[in-house]
Amino acid sequence: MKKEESLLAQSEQCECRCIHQERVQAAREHALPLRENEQLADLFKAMGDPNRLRILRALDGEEMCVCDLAMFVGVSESAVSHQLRQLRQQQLVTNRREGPILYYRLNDNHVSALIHLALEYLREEI
Amino acid sequence: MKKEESLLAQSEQCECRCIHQERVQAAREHALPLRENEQLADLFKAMGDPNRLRILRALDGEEMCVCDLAMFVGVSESAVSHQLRQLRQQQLVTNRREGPILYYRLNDNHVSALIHLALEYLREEI
DNA sequence: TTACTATATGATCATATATTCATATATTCA
DNA sequence: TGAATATATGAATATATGATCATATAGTAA
Repeated sequence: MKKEESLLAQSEQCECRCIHQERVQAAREHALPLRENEQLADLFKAMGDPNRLRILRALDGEEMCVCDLAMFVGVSESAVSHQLRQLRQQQLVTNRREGPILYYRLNDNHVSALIHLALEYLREEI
Repeated sequence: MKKEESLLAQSEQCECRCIHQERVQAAREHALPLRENEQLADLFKAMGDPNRLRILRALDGEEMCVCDLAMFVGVSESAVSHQLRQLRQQQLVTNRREGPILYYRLNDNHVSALIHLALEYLREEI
């Protein structure tokens, strides 16, 4: 057995005062691969900023350019551009160029669906 | 007109090189109240951390105590407890006490639905 | 009461993040 | 080509966040 394998095996053992070993095991089996879990967290994180969320809502149904969004959100165009980059990286939005102007839109209506589902949850809870 | 009112009115005007005034207006009308937008962002933010997301997934289907979760996630019980507090504040999880042990569970299957929808989105995109 | 266990909380610190400013790139038009 | 506009990007900074450690609280058992 290689050194790395033995370390892994060791970390699988219960060395703490843990109570429900079988539940931990079940959770491990049900868990997402670390990489996918991270991607999912990144997706939620991208939606977890008030200004980015406002941008996403604004783009739900209509294309807007950076300048429009800056005015709507009330921050500089540079700030919007930085936020849009994150949203692009998470593939939440795409853009299309028309001359010098970039029109942004939601990439997919899953985004909209996610927001609506979360909103429904929020309104039910409070 | 009071000073504050005139300032507000002024901020409504377009003083920049903005292009689609009517779209900005439409976005404003479609926008969530600031407070609700913030709550929604907080909800997504709570789900936007890898360890919290792992906790939520682990609790999808089964109750677990803090100690179980600490072992599963691989961080200290204190760290899990801090994370659980955030999840409680967002009403994503609740707990029930059994003697000295607190059993946590998802508060509502909206949470699970949100995760599944996001996962579906992720898998489609990539 | 004291000792013990499970969990929560406050303080601290290192890292991540959002915004701004200055600058760079890309497109259009003269 | 050069000027003007729209957007992007890098650096800097202030704030937010997550983990850890130390300590506090709550429940149980003696």
